[in-house]
Amino acid sequence: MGRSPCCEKAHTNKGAWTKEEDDRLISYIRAHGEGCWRSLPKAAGLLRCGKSCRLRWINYLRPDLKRGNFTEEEDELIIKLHSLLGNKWSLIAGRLPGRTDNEIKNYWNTHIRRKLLNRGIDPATHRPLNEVSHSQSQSRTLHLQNQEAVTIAVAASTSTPTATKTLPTTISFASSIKQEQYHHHHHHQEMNTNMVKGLVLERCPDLNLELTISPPRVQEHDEQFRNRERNNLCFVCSLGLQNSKDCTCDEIVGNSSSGNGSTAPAYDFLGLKGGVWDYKGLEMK
DNA sequence: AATCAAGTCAACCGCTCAGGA
DNA sequence: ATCCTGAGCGGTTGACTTGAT
Repeated sequence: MGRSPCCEKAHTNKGAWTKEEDDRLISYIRAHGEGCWRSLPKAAGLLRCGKSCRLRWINYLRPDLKRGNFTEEEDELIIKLHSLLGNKWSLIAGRLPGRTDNEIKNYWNTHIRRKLLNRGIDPATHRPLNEVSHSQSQSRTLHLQNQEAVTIAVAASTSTPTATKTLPTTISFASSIKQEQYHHHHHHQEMNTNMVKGLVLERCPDLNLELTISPPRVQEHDEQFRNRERNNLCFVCSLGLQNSKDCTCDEIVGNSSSGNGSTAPAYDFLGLKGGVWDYKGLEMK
């Protein structure tokens, strides 16, 4: 018993969309909004599968899409997010307003991969190529390590209710990544950071656990950056994109409370204020 | 001008997951 | 608890474009 097809394939168009089809889809969604993709084609008078309509809208027709070349800042942001998240294109796209997962995936495969290779960096591992070939056994990469952490955290967050009940209120970075994937409206499965760390250490002894709760290494030679480091960092700066026009450090500094007595910088890595990712902000618009 | 290879990207396919019956 | 359905994701394909020969 196979699964039923998503549409009647014999009576659907495939391949490139025509201008008329685009117009029909746009006008239908303008009038009725995005809704049930399965029934949309019929309602809109399109001989297309619902999946095809959804893809066309999301990847090409949506009015908020940013067309045109990727900027250098976007490139670097994609690289850093990829090093952390791996091929989680939709999550990466969630941090690049106006860009789609498909667009970023294509851009990665056609441009950034080559760019990294030219820099002598393995695009899959984000480590120097010679290092990767030198010790395969140690080539568990930063992002793989973090993905391990994510996976392990999920195992914890989806564990039995009994186990979940025992968990304190801290939600780890890793778990919050995965929870974002598991829809933000879900009940937050509270989990024990130490439990996750223990599991991570057990499976990935060389994993830098700080990465689960802190931003990438800062550029220590950059005095200006170090000055900022003492304060809270906005998301853009936390990714190493200092001096970006999108920097909002001043707002953060203005909003931050200075009464906690801690000398440690309070990063806002990936919107991870206080160690908890604002996963709502990651959602595809 | 013709041919071919490489690059690009829109679209498709198959799979997983959440939610409802 | 199980099954079914719809939505979404990531990998892959293939049509089209561009540049080199």
